[in-house]
Amino acid sequence: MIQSEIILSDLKQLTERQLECLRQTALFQSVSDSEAVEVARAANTVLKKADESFFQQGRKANRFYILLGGRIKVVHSTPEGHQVVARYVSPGELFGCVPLFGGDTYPGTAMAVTESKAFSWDARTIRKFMLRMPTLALSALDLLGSELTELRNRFKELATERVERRIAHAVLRLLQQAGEETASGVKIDFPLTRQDLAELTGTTLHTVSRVLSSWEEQGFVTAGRKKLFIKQRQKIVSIAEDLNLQE
Amino acid sequence: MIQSEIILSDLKQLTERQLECLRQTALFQSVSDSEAVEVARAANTVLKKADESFFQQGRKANRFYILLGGRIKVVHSTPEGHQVVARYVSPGELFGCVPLFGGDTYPGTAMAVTESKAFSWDARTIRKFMLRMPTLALSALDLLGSELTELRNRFKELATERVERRIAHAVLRLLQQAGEETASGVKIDFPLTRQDLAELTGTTLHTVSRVLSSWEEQGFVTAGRKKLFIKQRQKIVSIAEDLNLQE
DNA sequence: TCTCTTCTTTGATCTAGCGCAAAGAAGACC
DNA sequence: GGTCTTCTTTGCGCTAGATCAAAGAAGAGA
Repeated sequence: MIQSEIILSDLKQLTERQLECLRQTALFQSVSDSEAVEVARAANTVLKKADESFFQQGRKANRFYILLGGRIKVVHSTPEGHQVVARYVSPGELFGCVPLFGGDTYPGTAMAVTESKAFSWDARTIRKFMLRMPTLALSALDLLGSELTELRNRFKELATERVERRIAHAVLRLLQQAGEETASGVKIDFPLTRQDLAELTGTTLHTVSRVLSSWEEQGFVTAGRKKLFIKQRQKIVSIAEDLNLQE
Repeated sequence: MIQSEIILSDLKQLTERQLECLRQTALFQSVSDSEAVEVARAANTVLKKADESFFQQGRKANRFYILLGGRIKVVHSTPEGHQVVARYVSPGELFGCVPLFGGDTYPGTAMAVTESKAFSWDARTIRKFMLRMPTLALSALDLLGSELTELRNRFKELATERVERRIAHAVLRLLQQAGEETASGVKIDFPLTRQDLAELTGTTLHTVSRVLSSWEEQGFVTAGRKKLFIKQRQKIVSIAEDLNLQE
């Protein structure tokens, strides 16, 4: 009874769970409880099933998002039809940030890889909040900063390393953000095709397939359809660091 | 007389010119005059001759910079000795931002390409200012955002385009940020070697040299030692956009 | 259970552009 | 003016990895 009354009293009523979720994200680490509630109330909840998109490349950009659950990827496609995966987004991270800083259209498409939940705000609204709660702006700066740092690393890799090494780096990064312990090794906890890995590392699915086959042959990994189990992480590390002096 | 009195009264006395310079940068667009003066007073002025560096890769990162005059490049080098140019920085832009968001060491070296002048602040100090002047934080967010947008584009290019096209894109970008009209075409107004262009586009100086020679042969550009004059910008654009259907 | 779609593997060929080498050219410095 | 260093050009061979082609495998859906 009480439950339903509360819900009726405010369509944008937050559930305890949602608020708790939000409070755990880096963005909301240093705002007060009451402020967090206020900002959260201004948000829209968005749910997407796998393969649905939150926004699409080229469309008017006015909202920005924070992922609360699930996993999404941001894909940029070129006029020639090539796809590049800009990044995989994990819960607590921001995405669709362009409208925050002047961009008028989204440069990429945000697609749910697994069923996902996000909060979204109108960019102007969130900027107003940031003016009132400067720690919010500083947290956003931090998050954007890590994104920049990671992209710089990937750029450096793409410019100077060979494919096998780049794939190794990509796998290690995915492991860090989505590694899940299982009986048969650490698993990447969302479906990931060879094509995805290729678009992440600037190569082709054929080459990725060959590399994974070779790793599997050497016993470093077990690769399945859209699945990847890493059995000997250390071996992947040596490939990434190019320490494999033998052979 | 009065002039010298003022200078003596405060070692960190700002010159009118310096303040004016700073006020024109994007970072200081939306703070009040008095606030700008206050922030500016907390800054150190740094002057570097060509080939000197503001900070070096791997060193403790505690200061962040805004370029007031000249031109610098940020270079990342890999353990194998490869160099990658992260970006060229023009007056008004920020550099050495990592300490702003948690990084403890600089991921690259900031080297003056021509004689350069910058202001620098202790990262903690500037964060304190940002807390008091939220518009400062929002401006920083904007600047970081454009950096991210540009890097994303370069990543996409590196992942999907061939060298000649990437070089064309790089040249157009340099033209935009450092183009200078001359009698013999638009010039890039700072010394730029083939090696620099290679490190900017993820290729080798040999390939860059071949491409520039071919462009010169076709009359699109005039290339000299560390110099580049673009005579037919439109041709470079068609290469970048891959509109050169002929041949 | 069968069909259809999507994903993966593997072989064969081809080429962009790298690596190596060496010879100019343009300044810088004495 | 001469020497030395740095930057650039050009040729040649080679290979990592793209491209093309086609045959499996694993699920999904009926």
